[in-house]
Amino acid sequence: MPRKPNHDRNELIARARDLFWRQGWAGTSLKDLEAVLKMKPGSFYAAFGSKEALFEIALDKYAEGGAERLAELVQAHGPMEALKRYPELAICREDAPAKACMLSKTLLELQAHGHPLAKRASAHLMGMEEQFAALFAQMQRDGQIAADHDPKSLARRYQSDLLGLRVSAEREGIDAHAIAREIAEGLTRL
Amino acid sequence: MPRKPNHDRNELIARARDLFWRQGWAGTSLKDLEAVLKMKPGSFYAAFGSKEALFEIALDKYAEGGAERLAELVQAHGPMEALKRYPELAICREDAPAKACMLSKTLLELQAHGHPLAKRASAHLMGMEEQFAALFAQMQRDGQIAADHDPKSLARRYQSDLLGLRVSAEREGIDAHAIAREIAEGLTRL
DNA sequence: GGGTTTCTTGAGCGATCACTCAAGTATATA
DNA sequence: TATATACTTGAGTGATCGCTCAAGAAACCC
Repeated sequence: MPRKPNHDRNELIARARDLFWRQGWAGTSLKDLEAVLKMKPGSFYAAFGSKEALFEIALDKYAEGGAERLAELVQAHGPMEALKRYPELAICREDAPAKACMLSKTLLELQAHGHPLAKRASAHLMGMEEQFAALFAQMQRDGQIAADHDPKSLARRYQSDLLGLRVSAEREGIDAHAIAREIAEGLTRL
Repeated sequence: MPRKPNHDRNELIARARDLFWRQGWAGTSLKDLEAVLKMKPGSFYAAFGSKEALFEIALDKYAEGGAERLAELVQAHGPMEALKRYPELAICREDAPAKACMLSKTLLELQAHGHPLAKRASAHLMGMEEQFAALFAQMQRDGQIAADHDPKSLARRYQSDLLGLRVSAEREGIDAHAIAREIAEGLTRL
């Protein structure tokens, strides 16, 4: 009896994610979304409920994608090499909507108003950090880095370096790849 | 013949800067500004011309303040100790509108739309970086750090670390002071 | 005090915001 | 083919956006 939707929901969410990632929360109007998703208001609200609901889904998809890419890197090259390559990977994609991290952009934009989306972004950042910490811990068990470090502290610093790199990459006239190389090189000194 | 303004312009700009710093460009409405500055729309536009014009003035004041604070630190403790103390100083003030840097927040929020204020924030960041580079160069001349570094590269990395630190400081549950200490400690290894 | 000049006031402007809903259209089953 | 069940459409909602401007109040000169 029912009628199929015209669009692939997954593809719609990916496009919304890229738009939100690039333009932020307030910088993205419903008109923008309607244009990119090729949906009229009625379809949009039937499919996603609200701008906020879609942003939340997009944010989750963003975080999930980042975690997956890191996991693949670990699978292919092991923890140390993965963490060394990850910074460059985060800023090299020319077709990416932005160099900066969507989680930090969301946090910075919405934190002051106590917006739920800021809390969600913060939680995702914490999730990433735990992923990093697990890798540092594993590297210690493998004897790749000195045992007298706190994995959580290493992860915290790595995350901070990564966020700084990706803000720097957003600037014009900055050789962010050089910074990425320095971060990677710093890991060898542990 | 004239009548004096009721308010101190400098104080008004400082209050506007703090509000913009905390809430960002789109997050700050004219209603918010009217409330904080205790001005009606007419007075506001007579005094500043537009929301954008005031943001620009506020941004300049922010950058100027940061440069002054660094200069004072250098005056009091010399370049090395100044750069060591600056990260902690940037995130320790409990009464500050935000931990994160207003320049990077502005850049991240407005860059995608090619907004003039993003370019201005970017220019200020570059100015800061040159200030850092000058200090690293001086430290080399003084023999405090090895001569085989490029001062501009050191400044670029220091700036990146600083931006990352200040994004991290915005997060809840993160000991940013620990990161600040690590950044300062890193300087001793040059 | 009268006259001039500047500052302050606040109702209200058009534009845009996120969002709604009744009507129309397409696809399924019976 | 008839009917039921989505999905799509787009004009239109009230609220809020940044901003204007005519009128009134206050401070200066003479």
